[in-house]
Amino acid sequence: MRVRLEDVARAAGVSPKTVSRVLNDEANVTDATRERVRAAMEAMDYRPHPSARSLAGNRSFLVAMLYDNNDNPASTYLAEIQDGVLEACDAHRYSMMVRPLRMRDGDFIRRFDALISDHHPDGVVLTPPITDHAPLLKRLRERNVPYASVSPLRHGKTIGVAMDEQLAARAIVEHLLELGHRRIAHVIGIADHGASRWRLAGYREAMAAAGLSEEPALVVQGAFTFGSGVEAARQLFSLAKRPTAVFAANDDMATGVMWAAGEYGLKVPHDLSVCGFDDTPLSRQLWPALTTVQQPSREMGKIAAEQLLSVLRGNPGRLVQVPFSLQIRGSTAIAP
Amino acid sequence: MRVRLEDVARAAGVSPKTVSRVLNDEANVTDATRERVRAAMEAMDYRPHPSARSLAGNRSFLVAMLYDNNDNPASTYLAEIQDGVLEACDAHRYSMMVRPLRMRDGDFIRRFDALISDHHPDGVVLTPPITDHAPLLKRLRERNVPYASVSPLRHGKTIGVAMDEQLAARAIVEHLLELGHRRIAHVIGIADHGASRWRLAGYREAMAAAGLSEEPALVVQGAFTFGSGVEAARQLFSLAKRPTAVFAANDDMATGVMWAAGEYGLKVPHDLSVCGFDDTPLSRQLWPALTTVQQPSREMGKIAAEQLLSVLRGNPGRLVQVPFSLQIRGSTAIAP
DNA sequence: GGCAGGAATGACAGCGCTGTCAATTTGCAT
DNA sequence: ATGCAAATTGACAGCGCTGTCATTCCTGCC
Repeated sequence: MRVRLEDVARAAGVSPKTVSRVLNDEANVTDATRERVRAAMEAMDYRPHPSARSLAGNRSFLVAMLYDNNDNPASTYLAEIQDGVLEACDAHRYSMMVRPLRMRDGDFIRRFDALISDHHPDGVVLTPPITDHAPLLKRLRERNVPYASVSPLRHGKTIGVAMDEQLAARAIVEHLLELGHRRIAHVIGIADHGASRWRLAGYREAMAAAGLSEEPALVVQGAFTFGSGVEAARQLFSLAKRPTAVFAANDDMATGVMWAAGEYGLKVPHDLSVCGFDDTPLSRQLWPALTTVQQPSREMGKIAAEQLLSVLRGNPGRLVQVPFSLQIRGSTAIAP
Repeated sequence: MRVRLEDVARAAGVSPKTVSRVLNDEANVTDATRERVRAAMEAMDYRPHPSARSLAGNRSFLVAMLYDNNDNPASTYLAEIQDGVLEACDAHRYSMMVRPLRMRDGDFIRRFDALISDHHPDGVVLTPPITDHAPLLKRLRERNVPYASVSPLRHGKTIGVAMDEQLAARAIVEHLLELGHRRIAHVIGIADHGASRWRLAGYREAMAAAGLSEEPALVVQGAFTFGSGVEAARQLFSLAKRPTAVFAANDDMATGVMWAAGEYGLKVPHDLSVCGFDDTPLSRQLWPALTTVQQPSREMGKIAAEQLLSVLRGNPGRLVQVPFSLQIRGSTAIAP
């Protein structure tokens, strides 16, 4: 049958409570005892019963990852974060559950409450754009549920992980400037996502620093999707004075821009330089491959989860800044 | 504090065991009692403690969804299945966990064993290509873990959900034939995926039925990714006698084909008809929009989970066939 | 009206672990 | 050696439910 903690205790010649202490890395166990118990656990391939642990110890060893399945066209991004969160949870022997919550729905908070009451997660990982939903954050604090955020809009004392997206956006626009481009367009993402704001801010910063005043016609709204990139590009290519380069706020839109360039007979990068943001797998498969900013989504999910787990263990958590890296590839070249 | 089953029992004037019976939809409770208990539960907003239930009842109310994160570039597909599985689990008050397992790894089975020992899921949902991993299926039976499959290769007495992909592939190729195409190419998916085989078989069936003998040069290997579609298309477009239509085994590759067509100055659909398979969101955003086969992934995930849950409740489960539908859009037209 | 037999309900132990607190051992200064 | 505080270990109850089996309550039928 199943090996229980009691069996391990008998094998190691100690009380069940001592085995429990070893299992939970508690203090006040001599190294010798700890080692003996560890050996017994190993030998018997002991697996603690999560339900028993959770029932007796009043914690669930469960982390819930919340995401919005309404406003998230870039599902690759979420899948990667999910992978990272899962990796961290596994490493710490926590289990993870995913919860899609439609932020725009009226019963958003109610559904969140139900999640907590039904599953008792020890903590929660928030993904954009849920990271910035004020009523939810309030409720999390009220119910005293620890949480960590991936790319939260407001940094403050939030725990989690972030990248300096504004700096990254500025850097990629500077790359275009160095290539001699002056008429550089920007395709914005979904308006209220933090990512859209920062990337736009970075674009503006770089342009201003180069002494170029903003041309409103060169800044067009998109929605993070391939289709919205195509639309935005058509708008740009219909201008009397076309841009020579386009910085799209993510790779999907950049791909759309490249697509539309084909429609207009513009060769990339000869007639038009295009760059994106995210370094999705797609960006490397395109021809020419897309110049973009690498955002380590998987790593970011992992880090957010690790910060959360650190808090759950009673240690402090912090907002970790991850570095970005420019991926200069074939889609950008010297201005025509 | 927390409302317990005992509290509900007191409020309803019955024993805890009776409340438990109502909670679990067991027999031998009068309608009047059942109603009284239900009302009390409702009034007190009672939420059973999952760990207590699982510890005492020896079941976990947990379903694990297994997927391969090695060989699955089409993450949108998985994300949709995941959503569907989650929906079904929620409806039946089960929780769900996702488990990436690299099928090609040596310790695949060991990791699966660890999953079972650590989390005790009541059942498992298998997604392609894990559905056809013989050693895993064997182990599932040995350990007596019920499972349901999404699009399993071998139908037999498997429980789950499937679509007649071969028929769908045949139908879409017939659509091309009706448009007057004769030189129709096919881009195959990853070799050992069931999906690749069926779609190829459907292609062959349609061509043979039209009295066309297979031209080996027109059938090229891909890998379900955009990039592999581009590669395959370049191969096809370099032929002395180019195809006038390409049926790619999924939308990502079809998009790659359309991309490559641009490189070769071929206008879609005027010079070349292209069609895919899956009806990913991308297919609608392209210009021209992609003719494809709609595969209701989300629905399929939901159905697979429902069949599994049915088995867990002691009812029979079966392999549900879902209908496909052709999405005829702008990327296919009369042969040049 | 009395009784068998099944339906409805309840009493109670226990699932496998951890919290609390008591008992024991250890280390160290005297 | 001796005493004392701190470190280590253990005894025991109980987390919130469900399985088992005993008990009570109904039926229909002679």
